[in-house]
Amino acid sequence: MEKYLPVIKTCRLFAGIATPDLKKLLHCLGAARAGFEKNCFIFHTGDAAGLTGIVLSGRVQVLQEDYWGNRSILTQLEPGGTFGEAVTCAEIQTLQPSVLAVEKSDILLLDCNRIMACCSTPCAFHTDMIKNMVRILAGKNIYLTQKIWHITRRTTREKLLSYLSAWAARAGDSAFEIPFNRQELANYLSVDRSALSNELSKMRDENILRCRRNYFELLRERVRK
Amino acid sequence: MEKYLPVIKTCRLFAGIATPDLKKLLHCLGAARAGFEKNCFIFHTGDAAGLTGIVLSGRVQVLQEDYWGNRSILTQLEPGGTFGEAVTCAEIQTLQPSVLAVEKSDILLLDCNRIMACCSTPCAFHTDMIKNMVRILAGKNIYLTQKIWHITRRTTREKLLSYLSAWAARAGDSAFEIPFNRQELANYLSVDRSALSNELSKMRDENILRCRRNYFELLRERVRK
DNA sequence: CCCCGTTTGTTGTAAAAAAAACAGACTATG
DNA sequence: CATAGTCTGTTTTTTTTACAACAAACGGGG
Repeated sequence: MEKYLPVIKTCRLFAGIATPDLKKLLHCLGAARAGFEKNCFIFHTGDAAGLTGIVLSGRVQVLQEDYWGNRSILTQLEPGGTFGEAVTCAEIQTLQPSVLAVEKSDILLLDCNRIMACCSTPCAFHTDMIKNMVRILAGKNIYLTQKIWHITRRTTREKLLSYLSAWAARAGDSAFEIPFNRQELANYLSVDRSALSNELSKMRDENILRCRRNYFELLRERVRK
Repeated sequence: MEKYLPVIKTCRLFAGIATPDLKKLLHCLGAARAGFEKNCFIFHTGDAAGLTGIVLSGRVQVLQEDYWGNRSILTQLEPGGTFGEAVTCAEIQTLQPSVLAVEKSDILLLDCNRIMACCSTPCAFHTDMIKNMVRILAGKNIYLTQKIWHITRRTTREKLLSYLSAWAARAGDSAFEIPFNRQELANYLSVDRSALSNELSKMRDENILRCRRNYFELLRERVRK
């Protein structure tokens, strides 16, 4: 556990909590480490809810899968990211999305019910953690709202431009790298992969962007049609 | 203000807070009432964030609008519902979605920064309110996740069935009423209204459902294809 | 450096959705 | 009860997407 403390300290859930308090807190939350191989599910649709995960290493996707295996990626998490907290805090019984280790990953699992059910002696850092939880949940709300904005665009091109513009804005640069390959990007935007590839080619031909693998560069100020 | 206390007490943000405390709290949060006519925007994309609203009467939609006026409805709120809390709690500067009064509505506006910035003397009910905020935000997360599930279905029919099944499940009955007219439902599911009408007609012909206005009845157990 | 699994791009076809235009039904209101 | 405005359903045309199959490029390991 010790070796992961630097990562754990970057997790927004524990922002502003001193290391000695953090150790107590982790124990109080029943923290346990678990390793997952590449392409293994950490949680699966329909599992009982109750555990919250923190990514210690690797890469993890929160996704929904339909009956035919079509995937819709909700979020991709890097080390320090959390998942499952919404389901726990909303006191829901089963979870709808699945969580997949895209690469070999280490996960810290917390019994998250103990976050809300304050310990008998209300400790200052417990209150801090709940405020952190508010920030995390609010941030995910904004994130989901933006994702909805992307995927409700009418055409594949508009979805792409919406997504890529957001990245350019975040990066503060017209050139940037995205964390998805083509198939994953298609899953994220809920479009067909080949249609997406096709649209990217067309936009490249029209000098709207340059791209290679996960590197993208938007070429000129886009004017709304 | 007094006359709205019964509604305010139903708001999840104030769950478990006694009436005298509630009055103090409202004052502490700078609560102010505002009235809005039908089809007036309460907040508009790009407005400065910082205020959270509680619906006292009427009906309100949180929605996104593109350059051409295409609407995507994120949520519809009844009295007791809250909006704007995520933007405030995430400490974001401007808001992306707009908030529209669909009917003549009364709104309670709170200076929501004061929720997180605890008053100097930490009061018990303030902590309660933050926990309530966690529940609200987590609940909205789940809600948005489900909405994404609906709108990522591939065809209009699948989107409809996904949405209607969820309603049937919530209602615990295969017959139920939805809170949208056709145009609003189309905006919610991000499809063309006439295509939606058309698909409903086909499904009616195929004895999959009965519907009239906002009344729906699913006719037999749907088996996944 | 070659091989093989993976990723990406391309093309053609079939299916589906958007858009537009319109007719009929409904509703509130004077 | 007449009317104007809104809501819903229908049809046709155009645009867009999904699907499938395949070729080319890439990249890591032996």
